[in-house]
Amino acid sequence: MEDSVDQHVARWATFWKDEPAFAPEVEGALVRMKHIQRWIDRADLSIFTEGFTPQDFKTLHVLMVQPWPTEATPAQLAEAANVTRAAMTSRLDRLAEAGLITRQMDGADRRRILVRPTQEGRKMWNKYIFKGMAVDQRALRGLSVEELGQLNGLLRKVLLALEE
Amino acid sequence: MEDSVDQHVARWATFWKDEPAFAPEVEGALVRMKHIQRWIDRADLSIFTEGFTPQDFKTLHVLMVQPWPTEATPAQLAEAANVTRAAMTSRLDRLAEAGLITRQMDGADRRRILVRPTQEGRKMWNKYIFKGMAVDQRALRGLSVEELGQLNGLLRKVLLALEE
DNA sequence: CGAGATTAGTTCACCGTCTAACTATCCGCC
DNA sequence: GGCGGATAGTTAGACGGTGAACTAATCTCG
Repeated sequence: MEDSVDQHVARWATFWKDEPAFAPEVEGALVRMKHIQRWIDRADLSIFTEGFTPQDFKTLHVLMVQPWPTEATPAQLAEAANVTRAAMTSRLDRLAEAGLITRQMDGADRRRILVRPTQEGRKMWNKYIFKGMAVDQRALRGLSVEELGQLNGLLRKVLLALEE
Repeated sequence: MEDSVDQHVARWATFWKDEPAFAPEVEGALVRMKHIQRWIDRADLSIFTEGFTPQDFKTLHVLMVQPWPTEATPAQLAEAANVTRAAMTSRLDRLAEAGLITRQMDGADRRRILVRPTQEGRKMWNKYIFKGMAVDQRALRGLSVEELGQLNGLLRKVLLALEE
């Protein structure tokens, strides 16, 4: 059974039929991962409505799953969300505006600011976290539990090589 | 052997230890794919210099691998590059400015514009295409040829389920 | 103790993308 | 033939991100 990427790769393969540097299986795997990622992004987008964006959720999320219970500095959140601190500043502005987080100066180090979710913020996170997990599970619904294990085994190998 | 995602997932697992909706293997696989993707993005970024950006390359690339030899409309390119036509307009502006493509009105349908790479553009594409493939192969260097086949098999299953 | 280096957060200017209008051209149908 | 609706490309305005400059607080060490 062929998926759309097989055709794509097949075309490239004839294109580069004399080119040993082209590795169809590498390109195939990466293109497939990208497709999965895009599918999820689109599905996530359709979940969030009424001015609460995926970025807002991501920010709230990294705050909620902090190693230390739901209290973090903007720098830590920026790191966890993979954006610059400048971007985090504007994200936190919006969340504070919406009443989902509070910003409080750290007494011990008055440069730092402690961000905490409000009751509202926790509620918002709870409202969406399970929807997000459902999307993720739908994305991989093509695999059995055993196959999921195999997939993780292979991906783990890839990451271990990258993390050296 | 554990990778960084294992720890991440383990923390979540204790966090949601009573929550059956949380599927560690699903989250693990998706987070790992994201990590690989980010690694590649960073590596790609370091390849492109001197004002020629990954976006420029991507645009040039979808033009070069068009089904029909190196001639396409902006709309087709936008579709292939997954951006809006508006974004493609500004991308093409830059490429034309740099002398890498030409824009010519289609005589048969005077709304359409045919985009073609210049000699310079082809050269630029050739210069970077192999570097890009090298990055991709380094990203997956942790897998043997056989494992690459298995990985594609699993991902193909995922995509087939999504493409229904 | 105090001057210089470092760090946290914010502000600023710029860039690339998006959505939504807008212009020009083509097609279908009476 | 010509009018209404579709289609191709561009333009305009807003948004979110980046990197660099800036402010305030803290640390380091002579």
